[in-house]
Formats: sequence, structure tokens, C-alpha cells
Amino acid sequence: MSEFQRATASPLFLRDAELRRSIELLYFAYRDFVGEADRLLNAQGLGRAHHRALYFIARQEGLHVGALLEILQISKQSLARVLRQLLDQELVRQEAKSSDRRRRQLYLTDSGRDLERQLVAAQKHLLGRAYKGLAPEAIKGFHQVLINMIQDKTQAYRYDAAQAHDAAQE
Amino acid sequence: MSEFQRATASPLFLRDAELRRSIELLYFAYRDFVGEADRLLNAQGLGRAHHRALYFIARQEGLHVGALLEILQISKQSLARVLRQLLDQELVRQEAKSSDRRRRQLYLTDSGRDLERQLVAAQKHLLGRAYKGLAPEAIKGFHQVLINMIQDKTQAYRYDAAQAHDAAQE
DNA sequence: CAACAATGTCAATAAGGTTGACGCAAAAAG
DNA sequence: CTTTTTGCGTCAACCTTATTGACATTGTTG
Repeated sequence: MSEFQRATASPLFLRDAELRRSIELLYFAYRDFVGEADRLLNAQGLGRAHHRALYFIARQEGLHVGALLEILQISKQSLARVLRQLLDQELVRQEAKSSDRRRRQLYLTDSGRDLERQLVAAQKHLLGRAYKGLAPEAIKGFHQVLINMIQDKTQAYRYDAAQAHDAAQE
Repeated sequence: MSEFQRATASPLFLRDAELRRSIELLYFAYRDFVGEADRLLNAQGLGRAHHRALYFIARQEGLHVGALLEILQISKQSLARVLRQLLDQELVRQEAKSSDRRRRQLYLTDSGRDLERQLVAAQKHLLGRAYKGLAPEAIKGFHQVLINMIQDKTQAYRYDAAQAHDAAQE
């Protein structure tokens, strides 16, 4: 039975083909999306793991190590190795939180901020090009699907709440 | 200057925030998307690399090793290790192509097909839930953005052309 | 036959991830 | 004021997935 016959014979096959299309679009798109930044990072001797740490520190400067662990969902040791390199290269600095000196708050240094902006700029460029010419509803749809794909919604949105909380506290 | 002040003061900041939102939605969504299948794979002692190979073999049974290398864009050795395990576990079988016996065509075995379907079913479930309740235009927008994000369009679409070509050839 | 092509394999290496155990300083609880 | 808990860093050992370069084998082709 050819693909063509199956496609015309069975709506189930159509659904499967449509699904496979989504799956591989995601795979290829994500690969290109991170590949853009990877090239910049490799030039500095850093990897994707460093990018993620930089990204989330930039998004919320002053967040502490435990918060970053929760966001990234990696082990303490994985993050420690990455942070050590970022601290050694003076892209990130640490400071004990005044109200609880056990917590080390993370900040970008000037050069860290430079690098992070470079990385965001590369992805901004790629996303901007992808959005170009599309209706606002298309982009809204893109976001909506992504949001629905996220399992633990508290994870994705915790940032806003945490930031508001921290702001209120400090 | 607070985030709030910056947001109201500068449209550039709004664009940046919107962009960051896209970036992290992609990060979280993709992580959850592959995590679903990863759990199934780990139970079989396999990893994400095996999933990708299974996936593309299932999509186009009979493709040869070189084609898979081009799609995955990994080194020959990385693929070789993965294929070796899949062959040893009898999830994939190889067959020399009759018209050019240097080329080894890849097929799923019955158990390989079973596993692959399990994996697709898990992602189908996740995607289906993400699509649920959304307008068709939203899903179309999702696809459109992903397509636009893909750098090398020939890559993503080569499959269709290759399949038509192979079909015509054999 | 000689040259080239497709594949497999060997060795060495790197990045990024894991778990478990332990130490230390600071905060919280008693 | 002790004791316990918490946040963090680090050591050791290990796994998976990726890399490059060299080389052998088999099969196709000029």
C-alpha cells in the first residue's frame, strides 16, 4: 500500500502525517535556533549550558543559585561547573544576599551582559525574520501552542511571580 | 529604573521582553516535548540519539545511511554507534540496496516499529493536548513560524523530494 | 585494473549530564 | 545557646552523545 493510497484511504493516516510534520518542524527549527547561538559561544570556549545560565541570570539579575537550579532542572554539580567557568571568566559575579547571607545572588558583569546581548541579538534576528510577514494571530498561535506544550505551567510562569515577590521583599 | 518604568518608557524594551518570552517558551516547550519520549527511551536503555534515528527511519523506510547522516547532521561515528545498538537490539535491520550494494538501506523491525509508534504516540498526545481548543489558524501560525525559523529549507523538505525521487528510481 | 564511493570501525577527546558524600557557613528552631 | 536545617561548593566516579582522523572493506565505475 503506497503512502498515497493510505492517505486517501484513512483520515488516521492524515492525522499521523500532520503530527509527524509538527514533530520534525520542531526538531529542525529548534536545532537551527540554538545553533545560531552555539557558534557564538564556541568562539568563547563556552557551550549551550553556559548560554542558558547567562540567559536566566540576565532575565532576572540577582536570582540566587537555588532558583537557577529550579529553572534549569539540572543537578547542582552540573550548574556548579558552569557557574565556576562563568565566574572565572568574569562574565558573572556573585554576591551574598544581605537579608540571608547563605544565598548567593548572581549578576552579570559588563562583559557578561555584552555577551548575553550578543546571543539574544542573534536569536532576535532569527525570530524576527521568522515572524516577518506573518499576521499577529500567527505569532499569537505560535506562542499559544508553546504555552500549551509546557507541562508544569508554574515552572514557566514562576519567574514573574518570583520577581514580583522579590521586588516586594526588597 | 524598575522593569515597569522601562516597559512604559521604551517600546524597545517591550520588543525585548516579547522576544525573551518567545525564547523561553521555546526552551521550556521543547524540553517538555522531548522529555516525554526520553522517559520511554531510558526504560529501554536508549537515548535521544536513538529516537531521532528511529524517527527518520520510520518516516522513510529504506533510506540509506548517508541520507540519515545528512538529515541528522552528525558525524558518521556518532550515527554508527547509535545504529549498532539499534541493530543489536533488533529494532532496525539493514539490507544492501539491490541496485547499489554499497548502500545499506535501513528498515524497522516489528519491535522497532512498535517502539517508534509508542514514542510518536507520546508526542502525539502532548501535541494533541497543546492544539486542543485552538483555532486552526493558531496551529497554522505555529507551523508557519517554525518553517520560517528553519535556515536551510532544502533540509526540511528534502525528504519529500528524496522520497519522490527514490520512488521514481525503483 | 585503477579510482572512487559508501560504509564500518578504531582510537582519542570533549562537553554536559548524573549520583553520592562531605564540608562549611549562616539561619532557624529548640 | 545549642542543635538542626538550609544553601552552596566541591570531590570522585561515571554515562551519553558528540567530535576528528585514520584506515579497511566492499562495491561501482571509468
